Amino acid sequence: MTPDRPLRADAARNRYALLKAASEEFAEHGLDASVADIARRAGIGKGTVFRHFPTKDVLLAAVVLDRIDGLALLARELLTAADPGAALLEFMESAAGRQRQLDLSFLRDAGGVNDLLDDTRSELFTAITALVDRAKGAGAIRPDITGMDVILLMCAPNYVVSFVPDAPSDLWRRYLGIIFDGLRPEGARPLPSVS
Amino acid sequence: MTPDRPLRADAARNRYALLKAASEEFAEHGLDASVADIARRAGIGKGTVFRHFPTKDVLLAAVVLDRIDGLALLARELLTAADPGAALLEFMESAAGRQRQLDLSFLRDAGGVNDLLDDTRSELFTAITALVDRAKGAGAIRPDITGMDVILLMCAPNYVVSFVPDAPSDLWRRYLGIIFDGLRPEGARPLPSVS
DNA sequence: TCCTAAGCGGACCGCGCGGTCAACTTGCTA
DNA sequence: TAGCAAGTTGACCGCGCGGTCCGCTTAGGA
Repeated sequence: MTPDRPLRADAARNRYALLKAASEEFAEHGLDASVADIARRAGIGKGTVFRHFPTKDVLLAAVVLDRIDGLALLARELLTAADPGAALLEFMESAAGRQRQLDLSFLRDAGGVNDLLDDTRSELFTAITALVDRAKGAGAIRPDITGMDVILLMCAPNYVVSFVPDAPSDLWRRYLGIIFDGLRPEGARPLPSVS
Repeated sequence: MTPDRPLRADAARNRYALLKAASEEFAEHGLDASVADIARRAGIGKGTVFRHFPTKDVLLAAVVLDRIDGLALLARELLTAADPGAALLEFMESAAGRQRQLDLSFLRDAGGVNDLLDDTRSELFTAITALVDRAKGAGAIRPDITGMDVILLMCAPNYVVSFVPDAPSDLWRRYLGIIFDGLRPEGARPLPSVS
């Protein structure tokens, strides 16, 4: 699918700097980060950005792909951890922590652009579901929780913290703690059925 | 502070239609809703929008003020409810439900524009804190929860649901259920201290 | 009924955005 | 080391945004 000859040395260097700059700029300014700012941060011209990625959306998808891939790798590693409940918590902590560098809500807007991204997202989903099933089997979390619940809820702490001006950088841990306690079997109430 | 003579009848009508249209448009498109679209929806000219509100930010603040005021009113009413725990849950449910019409994350971006908004936000905070203290007193929620926690967490369900394409309209109830269970005393773990 | 000030509206402005292009530079290969 | 394809660049384009302005309309008191 990509039998292209290898990039020229300078082009590879620029591409790397571009992805790094885009990741930082998206983290700071969200989807509103401008291509011009990204190019300036990477120390390259704006035209070069569009040579590497045909549109801003594709650039975003490439950045998001990196993140999702990293999370999927982590989830697979944690599948062999001794304590399944602790493994799930560690995964959610790591995911939330990484989100501070790149809000995963991008994956909501970056759909359909890149087939590879869709595949990697599926892998992430599979791995998380396995992680959740192990935790359920160990009785660490309530049985009515799904992998999708975990994916969605692990995005919440950073979101709610974004409402607080000058929040301490680890405030998200407080909300992840509360949310994870909501996943535990103790004191769990039946969840409302949805249509 | 506003000893202005009353609005002319047509101006009052337009102002009402404008606020309604702005509320709907902001709900559908977030901060990206354009003033031109809002004006069109209200059936008035763009210039008229700026006659009523000097900037888009002030218009947004007016819309948000309405919402916050309604929530503060509800919170005060629920202070006299028989079951403090159920009252808090009902408040969070109502708040989350209303958010589907207007994402409260706007209050993050609408700060400093309007003194009245800041005052109303304080009133909301006071009322929620009282609601939380009552629930704590009744043993319905764990003692380490604050009013701020509730304000922040009640915004989470709608956010996480926004990741799901074609989500059922009441999916947010599932996540509010999980989160509220995290507030309960049973099975609560000590929360990480934040710096 | 008439006069006037309050209200209205849409053409218009400057800006910054995503994206294009043709002239220029440079890493690689023979 | 010569030549060329690959890569770079920044001026430029069209667009839609928030916001302005002035000629027109109209509510409503005298």
